[in-house]
Amino acid sequence: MDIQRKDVHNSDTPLLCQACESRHRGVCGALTSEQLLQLSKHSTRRTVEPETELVGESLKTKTYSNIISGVVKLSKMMADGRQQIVGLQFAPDFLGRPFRQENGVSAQAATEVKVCSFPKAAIERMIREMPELEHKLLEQTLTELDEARDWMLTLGRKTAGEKVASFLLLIATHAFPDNESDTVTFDLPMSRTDIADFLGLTMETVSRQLTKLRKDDVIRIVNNRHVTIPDLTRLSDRAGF
Amino acid sequence: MDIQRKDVHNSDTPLLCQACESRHRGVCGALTSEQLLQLSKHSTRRTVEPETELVGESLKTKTYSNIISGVVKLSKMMADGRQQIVGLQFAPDFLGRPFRQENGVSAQAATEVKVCSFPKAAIERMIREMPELEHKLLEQTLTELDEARDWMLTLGRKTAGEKVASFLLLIATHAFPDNESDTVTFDLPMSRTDIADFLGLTMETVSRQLTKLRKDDVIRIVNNRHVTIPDLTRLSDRAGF
DNA sequence: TGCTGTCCTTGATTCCTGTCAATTGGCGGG
DNA sequence: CCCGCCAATTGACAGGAATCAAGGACAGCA
Repeated sequence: MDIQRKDVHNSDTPLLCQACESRHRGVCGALTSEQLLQLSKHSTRRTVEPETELVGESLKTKTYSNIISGVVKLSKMMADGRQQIVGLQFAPDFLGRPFRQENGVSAQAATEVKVCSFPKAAIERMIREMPELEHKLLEQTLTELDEARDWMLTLGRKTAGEKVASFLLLIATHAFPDNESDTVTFDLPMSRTDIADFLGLTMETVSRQLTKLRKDDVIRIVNNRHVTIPDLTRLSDRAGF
Repeated sequence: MDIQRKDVHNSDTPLLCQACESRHRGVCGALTSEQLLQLSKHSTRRTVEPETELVGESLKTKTYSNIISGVVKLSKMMADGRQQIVGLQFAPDFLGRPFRQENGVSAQAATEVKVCSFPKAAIERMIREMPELEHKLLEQTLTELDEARDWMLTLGRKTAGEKVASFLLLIATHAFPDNESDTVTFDLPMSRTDIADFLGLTMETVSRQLTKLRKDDVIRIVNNRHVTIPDLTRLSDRAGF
C-alpha cells in the first residue's frame, strides 16, 4: 500500500509532521516534504472531547481535517429531531466535503479525537496541482461509498438482532483491521443512543439485543463499554452473513 | 438542456460521439476530440431491456459504461434472498467501480437503458493521463455519497408513508431536475416490488401508502405507472421535510 | 370471448419494534 | 457514606409494518 519513503529523516519535513502518526497514511501520504512544509504552515493540530462539533451541518466550515486518532460520527437530523448517523470515520480518514460548502452532514467526535486541520483554500489549491492527492481522495470517497451502501442493506433489510451484530462486527474489524485470531476485545466508541441512531433503532431495542447476544454468549460486556467477542464467526452468523 | 457546441462539425470528433446525447455531459465532457477518438475505437453502444444485468455482483465486469438514457438500479442481496436497492443512476452517470474488481453491488436496467461501454483498461489508462477525468469521477462519486447518506436517513428514520413520499420526490426531481412549476408528471421507472426493495419495505406496504397518498389527493396514478403530482410542496411535507 | 399470467390492491392477522415507565448500577460530590 | 445524576436495563403495552391470503385489473393470446 504505502510506499516506503526516504524522507523520514529529511530535514525539510516539518517538525509537526515528522512526529505525526499519519505522516505516511491518508492524504498526507501523497505529499512530498516540500508540499508538507507548505501545508503545515497553515495547519493546526488539536485534541477534542467527545461530542465536539467538527463540521457543522449548515454552518460553513472553513477547514478540512485529517483524523489522527479516535472515531468521528457523521450524522443527519430531521426537522423534528429524529437523527441518523450516516457514517463513522477512523484514522487516517480525511474529514470534509471537497468542492461544496454545505452537504447536510454534521461531524462530531464520538471518542476523544486528535485532528490536524487545514484551511480549505490551501487543500483545494494543492488538489489542483497534485493529481496524486486527488487520486487518494477519490480512493477514500469510493471506499466510503461502498461502506455507505453496505450499511443501506443493513438499515433497510436486517432485523434488530442482525443490525446490532453487524455494528459490533463493524467496530471489531475497524478497530483491528488485520486481526489474526478469532477473539477480539475493544471498547465501544459510543453510547447506546448513538448506536441506536446508527442502526435506525431505539436505545431500548439496542440494549435488549445486546442482552440477548450476551445471554447466548456471543459477546461479553463489562462496564457497558468493554466488549469481548470470543468467536467472530458466530457473531458474523448473527449479523446475517 | 444541451448547449450548442462549435465542434459538432469538427471532423476529429468520432461519428459515434458526434451524435451522442452525452458528448458534453458526464465524464466524456472532460475529454478532447482526440481523446474521444481514441476511446471511441474501443467503445460499444447498445440498448438493453429492463432487468438486464449490466454489472454483476461478483462476476468480474471488464467494462465501464456511460448511461445515455434510462434508469439503472444498483442492488445488494443477502444469502437468504433479501434484497436492497442501494442506488438509482440516471443519464449521464458513469457506471462501474474504478480500481476494484468486486464491490458487491450489481447493476440492472430498471427501464429500457442505452449505454456506451468501454474496456476497463482504456479508461484506467486515461484516468492516469488526465487529471480532469479523475476530477469528474471524484465529483460524481461525492454526489453519489451525498445521495447515499440522504437515503440512509430515509431508510433508518422515516415511516413507511414518508419513505414512499420521499421516493416519489426523488424520481420527480431527477426526472425533471429544473422544473419550474409545482406540478410534475412522469412514469415510475420501476415496479412496486422494486420500490419496496429501495425503501426497505414490502410491496404491500408500498401499495397501501400509495393508495393513501392518492386518497388524500397528494398524487394521481393511472395505469399503475403514470404519476401526476399537483403540488410538490404537499408531497414534500409528506416526505418529512 | 375466454383463458392465463403478471402485477397490483385490499383485507385479516401476527409479531417485531417503539413507546412509556420503573429500576438498576456506576460514579462523583458534598 | 449517602445522595443525586446519568446511562443502561428491564418490563408492560401499543402500534406499525410484515405476513398470509384473496380478489381485481390488464395484456397477450388462442
